[in-house]
Amino acid sequence: MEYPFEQIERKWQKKWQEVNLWQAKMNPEKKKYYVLSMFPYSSGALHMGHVSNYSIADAITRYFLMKGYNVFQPMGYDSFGLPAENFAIQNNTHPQLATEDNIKTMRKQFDNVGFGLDWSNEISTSRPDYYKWNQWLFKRFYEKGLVIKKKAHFNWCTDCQTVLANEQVLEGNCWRCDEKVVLKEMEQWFLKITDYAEELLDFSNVSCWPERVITMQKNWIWKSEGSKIYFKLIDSDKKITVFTTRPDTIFGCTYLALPPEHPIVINWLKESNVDQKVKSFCEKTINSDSSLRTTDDFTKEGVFSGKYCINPVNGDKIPIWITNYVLVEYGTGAVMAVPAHDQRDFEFAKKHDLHIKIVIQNQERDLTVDKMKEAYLESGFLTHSDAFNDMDSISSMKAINSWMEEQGIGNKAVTYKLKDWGISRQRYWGTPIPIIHCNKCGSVLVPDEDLPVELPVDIEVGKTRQNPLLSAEEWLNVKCPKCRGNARRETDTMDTFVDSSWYYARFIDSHNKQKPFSKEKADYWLPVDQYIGGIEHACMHLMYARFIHKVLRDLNLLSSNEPFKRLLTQGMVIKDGAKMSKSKGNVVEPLYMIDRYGADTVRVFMLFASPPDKDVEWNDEGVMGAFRFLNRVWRLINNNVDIIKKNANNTVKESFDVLNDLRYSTHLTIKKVYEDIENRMHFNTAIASIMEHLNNVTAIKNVNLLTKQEQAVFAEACLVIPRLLYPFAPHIAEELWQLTGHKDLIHEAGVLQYRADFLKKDEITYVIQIKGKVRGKMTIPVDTTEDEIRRQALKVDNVEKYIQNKTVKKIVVVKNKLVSIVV
RNA sequence: GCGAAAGUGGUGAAAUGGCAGACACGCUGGAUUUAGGAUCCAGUGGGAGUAAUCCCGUGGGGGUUCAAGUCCCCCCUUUCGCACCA
Repeated sequence: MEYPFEQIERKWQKKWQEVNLWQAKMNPEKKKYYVLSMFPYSSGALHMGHVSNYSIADAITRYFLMKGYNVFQPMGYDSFGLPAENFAIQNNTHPQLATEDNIKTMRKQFDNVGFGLDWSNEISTSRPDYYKWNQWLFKRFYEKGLVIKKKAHFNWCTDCQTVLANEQVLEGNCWRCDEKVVLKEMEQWFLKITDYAEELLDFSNVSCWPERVITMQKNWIWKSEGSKIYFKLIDSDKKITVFTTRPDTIFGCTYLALPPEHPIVINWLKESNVDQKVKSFCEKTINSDSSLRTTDDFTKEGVFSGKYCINPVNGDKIPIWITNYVLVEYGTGAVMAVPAHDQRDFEFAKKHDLHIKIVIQNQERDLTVDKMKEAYLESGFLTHSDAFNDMDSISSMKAINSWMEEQGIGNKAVTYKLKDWGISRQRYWGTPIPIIHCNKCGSVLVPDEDLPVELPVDIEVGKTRQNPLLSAEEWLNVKCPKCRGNARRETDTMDTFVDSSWYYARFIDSHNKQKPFSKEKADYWLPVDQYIGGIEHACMHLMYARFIHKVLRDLNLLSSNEPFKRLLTQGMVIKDGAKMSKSKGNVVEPLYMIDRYGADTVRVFMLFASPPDKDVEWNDEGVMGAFRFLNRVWRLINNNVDIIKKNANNTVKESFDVLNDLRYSTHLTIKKVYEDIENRMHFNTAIASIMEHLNNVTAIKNVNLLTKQEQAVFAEACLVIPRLLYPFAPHIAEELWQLTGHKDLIHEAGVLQYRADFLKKDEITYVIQIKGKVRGKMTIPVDTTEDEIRRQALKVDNVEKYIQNKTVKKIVVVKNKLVSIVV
């Protein structure tokens, strides 16, 4: 007989709703705990990955609920974006309709799993009451100088027909559709995330973020400290600025290396007398696939530009080369080449027979150009460096920097790889950028009272590949807010990462019509205490959100420095060795499983299969194991309801010694489960210890023949099970709690306290090792002295055999554990 | 190439430097049952032995230690991130 999970789950889901258990109520008297899972894209279906993610979050939520915290776990939908638009195009519908339909379906699915979610604060990013505040924030950013417009070459996905941020290009392809990304010149709106680069490198205000994510973000920002140095061109007033982290080697610079994309090179190519070799090299390099530059067999090539410049520190005339190994997008896009002390420059110089000049000598001072097989990268003493000769190279950097600054030929500088965040997307299904273009006034912000700029809905999506907003005449043509003349709306929409960069803050006050959220609420609920989601967002979403949060703080909308205090990156759900996906045909539908075994079983299986940060291997037999476990719990309690009820108030006394082992098991399990949840968030071992305890309880037979005292121990052992199980299998826990005569909801009983005195043992079993191998065991009273332990250990049967005819050199006693004898 | 994490039974996995394999799946045998994807009992790393017990065993090799899956060094494999960052 299976336990009636379906009926039980409906019942308690309804009950939790009725008492508004999950609705956020701000209460400064009470400590809050804000648990957030990355909200789903409104695809119309929850998949196993979601269920896994939300089961982890719900376990944490319910644990803190039991602890008496004011918990908050909201949910909503990331509902703007290309997939909805593409779906609408294919199915000849409107993204809005499709999205709202999907949301309805998903909500039903959510309800089936029984997560403790506050739906009164549901948000959906594609609704005007949400994206209005995207626009409002855009304006505040604009007023703060954090929005700029740039015309440049951008990553353009030919399939999605839109621009992509640097982060969204993976190995030269689009992160969504995998189509090739090309460069296209256009005008784009940017958020100046680089203004916050330095602060984004500081992780001192987060705790428990995986080191991996921190490293990835630091890597992405890539800060370098060094100098900018200006090289004047010969026969021209123009200067080329280079960035270097090694100003100590400036005297050894023997050529300049530029990429063909460098603005000055582009200008040269426009000159009438361009060398054909230079021209063809530039064209070839620019057109070559940029992802080829990262392959192993990539060779450094270049061509002499025919131009020279002056090394500002010593007046040397040095040639300028155009090369394929310098990145235009990093630093100043120009490199001072020091072949003696940079491996890349060394190789290039050798190949093209360029001058190599040693300016850092090693300790032995025996470096010579002839003997050099590779560049000398270490520190040392300066040489051929005029006034700086014999200075050690490390301290010379500071001296050279300040000297260059005095001379006006260079200065100390810091650069980041991180680029400003291009947020313009040439698509329909996103937040309209609240800008009006006027021929007279330029780009004008839409006044606050006209927000939101709503997406026109009576529009045909998908007639052409281009942005449908371009043909929405009625929407497009407006009056300029400044001069009242004819003007046009901006047709670009925002990157959907803008939506998800502050949604956690809107959740706390989602109905606010005056502001994105109230500061009072923000200061109570934020930061999010525990954020849970996939590792794939390490460099995009998680960095954008940190950036936006810091700006919100500087706009005085909230006070905290970071959006997410603790972060858990959960693993993927795997089946047959691969991530579940339709194309692989290995998808398991959560709803089907919930139908068959119940939500509690599916959750327990997910959490039991592995620690949350590791991948979960889906296994049909494993699910049945979880189901059997809950059935065993169900039977145990049901079969013994009377005894449990009768003994509910019959407290277990300290001084009696029947069923000692069971009492021990009860209290050890309480200790273990809470430690596993709180200290490590290892739900798999927490559930394992509940299973172990269940095995201990069910080993007791003939319960009716037990004495009154023994029955009290037994009843206690049974009653802790639902309470320990509540974070993982809340429905069955509530039902069993009620069944055993309790009127309140189970969390109201609070967390269990284990009794340390019940975990003390009178006797301890010592393991006896000889030369590191276990040779025997002995059980002796706890208070035996060390000398006595030694004496007795030597007398154990099997042990004696091993120490005969040998001298005992040393006996190590580890209290309460083992004795190690060295012979 | 650089960096990080990981490598343990047939499987998912456990093990503050202290009895390797908890817990679960699967499998084997048994009980009960008209039947079982039900329940209960026993067994389950490999090898030797009737048994007590012994030998081997956490990717490979060395080392530290009374004691190493765990700490240190070298190597191999896998996964992830970065990849001409001047």
